[in-house]
Amino acid sequence: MDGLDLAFLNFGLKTPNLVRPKKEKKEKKTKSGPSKKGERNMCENCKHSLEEKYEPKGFEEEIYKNWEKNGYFKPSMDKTKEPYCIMMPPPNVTGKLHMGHALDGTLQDILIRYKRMQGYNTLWLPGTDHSAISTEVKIVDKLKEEGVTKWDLGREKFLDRAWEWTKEYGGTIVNQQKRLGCSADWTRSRFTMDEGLSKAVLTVFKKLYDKGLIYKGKRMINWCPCCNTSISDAEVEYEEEPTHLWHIKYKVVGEDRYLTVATTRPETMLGDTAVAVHPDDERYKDLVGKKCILPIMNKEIPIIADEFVETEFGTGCVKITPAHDPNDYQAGLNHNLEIIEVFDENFKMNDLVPEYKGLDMYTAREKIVDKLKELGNLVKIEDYTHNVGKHDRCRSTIEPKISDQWFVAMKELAKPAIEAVKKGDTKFVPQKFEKTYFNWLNNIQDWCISRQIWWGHQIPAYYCGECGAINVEIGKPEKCKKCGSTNLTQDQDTLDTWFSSALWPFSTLGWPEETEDFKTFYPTSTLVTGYDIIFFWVVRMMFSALEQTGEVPFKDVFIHGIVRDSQGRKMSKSLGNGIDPLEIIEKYSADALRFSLVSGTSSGNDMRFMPEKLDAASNFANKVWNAAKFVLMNLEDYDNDISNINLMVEDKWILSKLNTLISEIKVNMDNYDLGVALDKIYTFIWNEFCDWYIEIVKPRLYNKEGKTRKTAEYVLNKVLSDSLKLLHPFMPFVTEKIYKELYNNDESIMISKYPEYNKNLEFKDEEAKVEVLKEIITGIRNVRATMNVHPSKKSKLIFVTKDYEKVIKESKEFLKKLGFSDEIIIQETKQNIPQNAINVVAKGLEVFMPFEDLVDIKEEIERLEKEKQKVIIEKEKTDKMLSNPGFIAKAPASKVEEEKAKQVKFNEMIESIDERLAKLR
RNA sequence: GGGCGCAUAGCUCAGCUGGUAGAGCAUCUGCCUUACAAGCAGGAGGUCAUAGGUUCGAGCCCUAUUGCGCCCACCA
Repeated sequence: MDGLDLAFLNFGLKTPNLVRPKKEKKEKKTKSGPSKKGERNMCENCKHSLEEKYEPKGFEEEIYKNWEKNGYFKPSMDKTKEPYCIMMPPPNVTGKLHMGHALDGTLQDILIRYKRMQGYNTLWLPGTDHSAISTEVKIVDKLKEEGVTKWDLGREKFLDRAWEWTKEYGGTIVNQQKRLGCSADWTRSRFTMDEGLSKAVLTVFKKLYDKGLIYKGKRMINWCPCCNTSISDAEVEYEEEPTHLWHIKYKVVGEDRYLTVATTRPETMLGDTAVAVHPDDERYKDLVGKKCILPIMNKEIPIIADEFVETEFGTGCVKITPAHDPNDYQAGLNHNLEIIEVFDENFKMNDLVPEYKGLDMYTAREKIVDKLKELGNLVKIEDYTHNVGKHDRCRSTIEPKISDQWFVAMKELAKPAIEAVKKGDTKFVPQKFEKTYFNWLNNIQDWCISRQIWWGHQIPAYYCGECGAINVEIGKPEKCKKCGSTNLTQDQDTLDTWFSSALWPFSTLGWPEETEDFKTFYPTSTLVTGYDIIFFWVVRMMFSALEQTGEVPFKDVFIHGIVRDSQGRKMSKSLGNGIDPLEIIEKYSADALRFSLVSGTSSGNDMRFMPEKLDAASNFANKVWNAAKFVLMNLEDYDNDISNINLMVEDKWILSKLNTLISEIKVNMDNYDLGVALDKIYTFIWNEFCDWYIEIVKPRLYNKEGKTRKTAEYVLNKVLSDSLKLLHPFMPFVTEKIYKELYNNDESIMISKYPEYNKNLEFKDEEAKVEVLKEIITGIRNVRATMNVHPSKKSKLIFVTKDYEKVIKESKEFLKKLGFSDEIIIQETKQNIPQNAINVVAKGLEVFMPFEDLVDIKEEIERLEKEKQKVIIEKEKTDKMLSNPGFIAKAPASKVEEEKAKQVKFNEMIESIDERLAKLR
């Protein structure tokens, strides 16, 4: 060694004479009995306990339990370390893990494991959401099976049932997340309905109410007739549906004229209080201010003018039903129209017309259309497709309804949320989603937060039975603030689930108390979530956090797409195309699933779930497994004495490559380019370490007397260890399993130190030299393959070189092995090269393989000509660049140098090929 | 109506601040070489949707066009 600091080769081993950690011998066998494949097969020579094949079934769960038992998931709470915190988006408490969760969880786990290994004080806080409506619906359905309604049961008993249900199914998804490998701190797990979070919810409600940002009022809201509750705008999804456009004529009062309106909702005409036209519409201008007669009701209603009417659409006349349409409602407000409801609270017709009373909407529609036909008021029926609002939970058609509800006033709250992202306090990855975010916040409407269901946080508003005052308090007040009466009743409604989710980043840390966790981890570091819930959740967390804590809830928002099926369709229950992550884990492994969800993907884009990718993933795991087996098999006399280390050129090459990889991976990981990072690790392990380094080093390992054997062992252990560490965040289980067998003093790879770039491990010269040798070897293999030479047929290798003499001498053994050679000769000139030899050219190096009877001179000339053509094509590109004055003048000097070097190399190569051709001819 | 995105090998997708187009799968040829046939070695396969522009240089930046997708919005 040239006085090189070798400390980097010492793995921070505490004991000079390292003993491989003791294995607990396990007699336990799998239930299915010892299969031929899965049999525990201890290697007698080297005593490692890696089974013959990669069989993840047995060990993933065991490893996970061990991690959890040892408390590795908890933050270190080391004050000297920088905190890093992720809040897990809480899944539905009674839900099951689907592919979206699996992706979300995998990404978060990768980030948290990476940061943890880097020494951050890391907290990944998990939890679940009470999912108000969907849970309530499930329980109502269950009661229905028992023949009971929730009203029969009463609120208190109903809530008991809901809690029971929550407890019964609450553990499922958590256990599934554990199977995936999620290293969240389960001891800090929270639930949106638990005591602390409920307190946070009530606190926020009161604060916003006192500030006037929460108000109660009669507004037109979205009503779900199936769930019997109001819902927010965000919970409505629009779907195209075929329907009809009914044209109905209304007689103008005092004239022999009719106005024809077009409507998709003829049944609501009973509640019409006007007909509207556009103020500039020449056809109807003169009618504005007059009246027409509403058929069936036989009632005079005004003809009004309003800008919102499109002259192009339908007949240009719109019937106005302020009680049942958001537009009409607005028009009604603008023109001071009467609001007449046609439905009762159960969406049956009310008694405006006794004959229709109690009918459902569709029956009423038929009857009314029939009646209009009979009266001669129905002009025509057109086919028409329109957008219908559906409740995202139950897919029922939403009814616009005027109702007394609680709202959050959004305009003021939105401003700081927009500002924070503009200033960069919170960044979106990828950045394009900031546009989506701004777009939503700029057009935001007040948020309807009250729900007419029981499962959730009951609104902390108490109505005075005496004076009617509203008292908003965190706990039930003793008496009315206004009149002192004790006759107080709490509002029966509950809050939108997202109201509590919006507080998740701080409520889970103990807010409003100033807890240690809150002080340490807030604001949190990264939020990981799908673009589909930016509106529901990210936006609401942003403005809630800014309002309540004065800080952004997280610094980065890492957005991912949707996992689709192999045909690119959304996975859904109705299509039955969902893939169960647990089945995948069972069939392959959690590691394989994770790999397949990350490899070859980029953030924010949807991905198709291709089952073939799972094979690639387990093949890779198996490859790592086998490489590890090989390494372990050859580390039998590994010791920790680094004084005898003598790094060979290939050692320096792989160490240098690894070092470069380490620095690149850091950049990729820090930029959330997880797919890129994983693919680089994959390529390094498979195509550099396994395909080259292991093969190169074999002769050294097999020569028991060799002086460089121990060095090879060191490097193998070092490179494999570091590679496993880089891979660990992505494939935690197989890396842990193997790492435990290697030489180190770490209890577990997940708390080991993440590899860092080390300047002492940069060997640019050796790196370049080995790359040239690889080129030569590939050239030799190529020639042999095209000539169909059997591997058993060895040949002499004559190296002609000046620069590489030393390197080739040092590398003789592996060059023989990888170059199918039995003898290596090095010479400076091309003297005495046999006529029937084949040559391979690289920069500064040429190799000749004499084949006595194998070489057909004609064929060889042809081959060389082809070879020359290839080089010429490459050379022409370089020549073209270098002959361009603009390039010389404007391109960076390093780029120009690079091209010049290439030109020299190509010229050399062409020259030797020409020489060779001349000799052969 | 407004906004956003995508188009790269047969398939599914990567491609960071512009500098010789990559992976997995599939395919072709030869290998059971004592870590690995879930493997090894060697190949073939791309006018980076189209047309312009900026630049010494464009898959990448700009403009337009075509095709597909998504989100938002009150067209009854």
